[in-house]
Amino acid sequence: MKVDGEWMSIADTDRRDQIVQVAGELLEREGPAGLTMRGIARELGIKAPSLYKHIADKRELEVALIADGFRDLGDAFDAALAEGGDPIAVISCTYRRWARERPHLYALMNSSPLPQDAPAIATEQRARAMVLAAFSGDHERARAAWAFAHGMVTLELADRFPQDADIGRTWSIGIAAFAHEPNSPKGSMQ
Amino acid sequence: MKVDGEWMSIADTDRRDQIVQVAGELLEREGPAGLTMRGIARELGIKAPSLYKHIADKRELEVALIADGFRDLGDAFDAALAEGGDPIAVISCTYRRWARERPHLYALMNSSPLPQDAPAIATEQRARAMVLAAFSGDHERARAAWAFAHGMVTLELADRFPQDADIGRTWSIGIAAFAHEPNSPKGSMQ
DNA sequence: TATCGTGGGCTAACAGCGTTAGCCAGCCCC
DNA sequence: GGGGCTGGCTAACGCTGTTAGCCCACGATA
Repeated sequence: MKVDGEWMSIADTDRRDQIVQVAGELLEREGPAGLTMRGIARELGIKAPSLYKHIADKRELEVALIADGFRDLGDAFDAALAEGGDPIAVISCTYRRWARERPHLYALMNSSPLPQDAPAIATEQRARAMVLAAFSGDHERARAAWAFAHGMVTLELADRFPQDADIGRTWSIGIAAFAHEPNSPKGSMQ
Repeated sequence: MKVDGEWMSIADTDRRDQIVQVAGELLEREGPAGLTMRGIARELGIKAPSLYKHIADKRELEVALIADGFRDLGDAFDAALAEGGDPIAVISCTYRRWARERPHLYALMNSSPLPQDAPAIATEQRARAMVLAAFSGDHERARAAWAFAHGMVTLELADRFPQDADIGRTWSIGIAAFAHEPNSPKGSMQ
C-alpha cells in the first residue's frame, strides 16, 4: 500500500484496518463489481489468500465497511449540526450530500440485513438516533423521514427520476411534510 | 421444464419467454445469488451456453424480469383500484404487499439504472403514471410518496426497522403526510 | 544460545460464475 | 434432394471466493 508515494511500513497500522480501508477505496473507485479479494490484495501488494489471515470472509469485510460508513455518516451529521440551522433541514441535506459522495458504499450499507451482533448495528443506531433527536424524539416521524430520504437517494442514484424532475424541490416537499405535526392519520396499515 | 409433472413441449411457448419465466421463479426461490445461467439452463433441461441462442447476456434477462415486474405491479394497481376505496391508500397498500410477495424481484427492479430504450422503461412509467393519477396529477407529491414507499419497502426488506416498530403505522403517517396539500415548503434544496 | 510457536506471507488448487467458439442434428423451403 | 436456419451440444477461457498446506522470520523461553 502506497502512502505519499512511499511504501508504508506494515507495522504502521493494523493490517486488518489497512485491508478495510483499501477495500473502501476500491469500492468507491470501481463499484461493487470491482470490489474483489484479488483486487484488494493487489492494491496491498500481497496475494488474495493472505487476506484470510486477517478476515474470515468477504462478507465480514463488507460489514466492516458498513460500520465505517455509518460512523462517518454520524460524524457528518455532527459536523453539520455544529454549524447551526434547523436540525431537520441540516440532517436531510447532509444525508443526501453524503450519499451522493459515496454512492457505492451507500448502496452496500442499505441493501442487505445486518448480522445481529456486529458493531455495524451500533454505528447505524447512532446515526439513526441523531435523526430521531432532530425530530424531537418522535419515533414515527423520524422513521418516516428516514425512509423518505432513503427512497429519494436510492431512486436518484438508480437514475429513476425523469430528466426534468426538480429533485431538490421534491426533497423540500417531503421534508416539509414530516417536519411538522402530522394531520392525525387514522389507525395503522395492515 | 416441467408443467403439471409433464415435460412441456418446446413449441408450447416461445423459448425466450420460457427462459425469462424460469429465471423469475429461480430468482424468487433462491435469491439473487441463485439466479445463474447454469441454474436456469438446468431447470430447462439444457446447458447454459444454449441460453445465448435466445438472449444476449444475463443483463438482458434481468431487464426482461424488471419489465415483467413493473407490468405486474401496474396490473396489481389496476386490480386493487377496481375494488374501490381511496386511490392513494389502495395504491400504497398494494405497493407494499406486492413488494413483500416478490422481495428479490423488487430489489432487482429498483437497484440499478435501466437501459434507456428498454420496454422496462415503458412498464415502469405506466406504474408510475398510475401513482401520479392517484395524486391527481401532482408530480411533486406523487414523486415524494413514491420515494417514501420505496424507502419503506427497502428498509423493511433489509430488516432495518427495530423489532418493536409499528411499520404499518409509519406507513399511515407517511402516506397521510403526502395525501393532502403540502404546507407550502419554501424553495428547493440544492 | 538453541528451540519453539506463531504471525503472515506464499503456491496450488477447487468449484462455480458468465461467456465464446465451433460443431452438428433436425427441420423447412425451394 | 440440397441449403440454410434453429437450437442444441462440448470445450474452454478468465474471472470469482475460498481452502489446504508449506515456509520464513521473529519474539519469547528454556
